[in-house]
Amino acid sequence: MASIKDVAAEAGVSVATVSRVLNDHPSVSADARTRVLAAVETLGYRPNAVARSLRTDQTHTLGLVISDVMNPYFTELARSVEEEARALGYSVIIGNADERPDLQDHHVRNLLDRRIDGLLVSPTDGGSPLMLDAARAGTPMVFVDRWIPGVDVPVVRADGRAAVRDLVTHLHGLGHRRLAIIAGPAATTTGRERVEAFREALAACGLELPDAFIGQGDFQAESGRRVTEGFLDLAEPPEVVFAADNLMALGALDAVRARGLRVPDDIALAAFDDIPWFVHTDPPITAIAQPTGELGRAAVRALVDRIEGRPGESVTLPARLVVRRSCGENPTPVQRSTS
Amino acid sequence: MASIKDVAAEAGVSVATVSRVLNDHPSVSADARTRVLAAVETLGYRPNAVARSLRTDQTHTLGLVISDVMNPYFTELARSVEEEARALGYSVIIGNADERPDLQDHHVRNLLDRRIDGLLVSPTDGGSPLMLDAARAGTPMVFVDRWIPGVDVPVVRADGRAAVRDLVTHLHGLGHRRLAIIAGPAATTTGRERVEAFREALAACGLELPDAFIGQGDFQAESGRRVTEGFLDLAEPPEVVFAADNLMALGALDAVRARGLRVPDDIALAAFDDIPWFVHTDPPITAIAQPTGELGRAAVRALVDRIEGRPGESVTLPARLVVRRSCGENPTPVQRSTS
DNA sequence: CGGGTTCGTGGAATCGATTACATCGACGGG
DNA sequence: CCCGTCGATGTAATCGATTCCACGAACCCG
Repeated sequence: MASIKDVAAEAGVSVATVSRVLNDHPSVSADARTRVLAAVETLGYRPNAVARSLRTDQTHTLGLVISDVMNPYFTELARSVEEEARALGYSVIIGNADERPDLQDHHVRNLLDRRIDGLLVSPTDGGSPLMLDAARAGTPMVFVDRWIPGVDVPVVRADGRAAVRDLVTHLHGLGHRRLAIIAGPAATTTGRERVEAFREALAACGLELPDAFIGQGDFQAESGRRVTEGFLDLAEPPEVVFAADNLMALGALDAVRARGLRVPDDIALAAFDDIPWFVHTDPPITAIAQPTGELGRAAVRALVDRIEGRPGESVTLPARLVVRRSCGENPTPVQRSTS
Repeated sequence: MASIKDVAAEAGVSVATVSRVLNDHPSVSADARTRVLAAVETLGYRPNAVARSLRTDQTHTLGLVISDVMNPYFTELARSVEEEARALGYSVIIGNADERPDLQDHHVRNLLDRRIDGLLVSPTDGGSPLMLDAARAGTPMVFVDRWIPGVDVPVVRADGRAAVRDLVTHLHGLGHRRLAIIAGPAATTTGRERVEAFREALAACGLELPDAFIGQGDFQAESGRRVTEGFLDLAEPPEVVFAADNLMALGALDAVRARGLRVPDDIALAAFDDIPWFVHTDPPITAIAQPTGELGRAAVRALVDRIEGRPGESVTLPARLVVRRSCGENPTPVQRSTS
C-alpha cells in the first residue's frame, strides 16, 4: 500500500507538502497542489488512519457499548447513533454486552485500548471499577437509556413516568385491578425506575403492587416466560402483566400461549419499548414507545460536544403510550395506535 | 495516559524490556519481569493499540459490512460473527449499508483506511470498483450470505433450493396453485437465486411462474407492502405470496391486513429467513430458516484462515423449511414447527 | 535600495509501540 | 586460562503520518 513518502516522491515534493495538501493547509502553491493530487490519483493513495491517529491523538471514532444487540430497541438505537455520528464525521464501534457485566468490561477495555475519542454506554450493571475509572480519568462519556447514579456523566434517556401513568389509567379504565410487572435487573436504572413508576401510577389509582406481582426478570425473553408462568401458577393470578422490556413481553406471550390461554381475554399484556413487530403479533401489543432515534442522535451530539470541548448536556425526552389490543377493547377507539 | 516510557522509567528498565515482558518474549529475567509488571500495575498502564498497529501492521480487527442492521437476520449474523471473532482474538467493526451501494462503499473505504486485517461483506449490489479493487489487491475477504460472481473470494452461505422445493411441495399439497413471489433486488445473488429456486420448484410441480406473479422488492418492508397491494389488485390474485426476506413478509402482512383480508384464509404467506417473531405473528409464519449463527461463525473462521495464511474455504450450508400456520392447516401436523 | 513581511517549502522531531543489532557479563569446555 | 556461547539488556531504527522551525525568494513600503 502506497504511503505518503511514495506520493511525495511521485509528485517531486516533500512529505510535509503532501500532508499540507491533504489537510488543506492554506500555504501550498497551486502548482504543488495539483502535482500532489495527481500523484495521489495515480497511486491510489489513501492516508493510513492508524498513523494519523497516533500522531494526532484522535481516532474520530466513538465507542458504543449496548446491553443486547438482539433487542430491536438497541438495534434501532445503534442505527441512529451511527447515522448521527457519520453526519458529524465520526465512525462507531459497537460492543455488545449481552447483559453480561464481564462482556461489558471486555468491550470498554478494548475500546479504551483503541483510543476511541468518546464512549457511549448503556450500562448493564451498577458500574465496574473500570468504567468508573474511565469516567473519572476524563474519557468523554455519555450514558444512554440506562445510567449509573453518582457518576458525573451526561445522561440521555426517555422518561416513562407519564406514559406508565397513562398506561395504568388505561388499564384501570378497562376494569383491570390486579396488575403485575415483570421487572428488569435491579442493577439497572431502567430496571428499577419502571417498577417505581408502575407502583406510583397504581397508587394514584388507589391500587397496590403486592410483592407476588413483582417478578424478577433480566430483560431477556426466557425470563419473561419464567416469571409469567409463576404469575399464572398463583392462586389468584394477575389480570394484566406489564413487561419492562419487549423481549420479556415476548416470553410472556409464549408462556400464556403455552397454557392455552388467550390475550387479552384470559390475561392482558403490555410492554415497555415499542417495536415494529408489536403491530403484527397476535394480538397487537399495547406498549410504551420511546423516541429511540432521537435518543441516539441526542446522545451522539452530547458526546461530540464533550469531545470537542463544549459542555454536552443531559437530555430527557418523554415516552408515550401506544394503545393496541393486548389489554382488551378500548372504550375510546380514537386513541388507537396510528402505526 | 501512561505510555511504555513511563513504565520503563518506573521499573528502571528500558522500553525494550517492557515490551518484551508485555509480549512475553522468553529472554527476560524474573526480576525485571516482576518490576515491570508492578510498574504496569501502579501506573494502570494499557498498551496503545494504535501505536502497536502502526508498528506491526496488524489491527486484530475484522470489518463486517452488512446490508441492513434493522433486519433481524443480519443482526443475528453480526452477533455470531462478533462472538466467533472474539473467541479467535479479533474485534469487529460493523458497517451498516442500509441496502445502499453508496453507504456500502463509504464503509468499505473507512474500514480499509483503518487497516482492518480482513473484510466480511454481504454485498448490497453487484460490486463497486472499490470492492473489486480491494479483493484484487489482496485484502483478505470473505462474502457471507450474498456474494459477487466472478470474484475470487470464499463465499459462506446457505443453500435454500431444497427448502424452497419443500415449501412449494407443501403449498401444492395444501391445494394452492397460484403462487407469487416478492423478489429481492436483481443486483443481489440472494435476490436472483430465490426467484430461480422458486421457479424451478414450481416447474417440478407442473406449475408456472407468470411475470405478473413476480413482484420486484428491495428487501425492505415497504416494498413488500407495495408489491402485495399490486398482487391483490390483479383480476386473479395469487393464493400464496412468498416473500424473499422477512421484512418484505412483514410488509405483505400489513398490506393484507389493510384490505381487511385474513391470512391464511384469504391469502397464504411464506417467507425466506426465519426469525423469533414469526412464531408470534398472527398467524405464525411459515418460513425457510437459515443456520444463521453457523454461517457467521464459518465466515469468521474462513476469513481468519485467510488472514493467517491458511487456505480459507467456501462453505454452503442447507436451509430448512419451518411449517407454521400462515399457509393454511397442515395435513401432517407432525411436521409442525418445533420452536 | 534596504529591511521587514509574507509565502512556499523542506528538514526533522514526534506520537508509542516493536524489534534488529550491539553489548556485556557469566559460564562451560578444551 | 582463554575463547565461544548464551542470556539479559539497552540503543536506535522503524512504522506513516503531522507539525514546528528554519530558510530562501518575492514583495511591499518608505
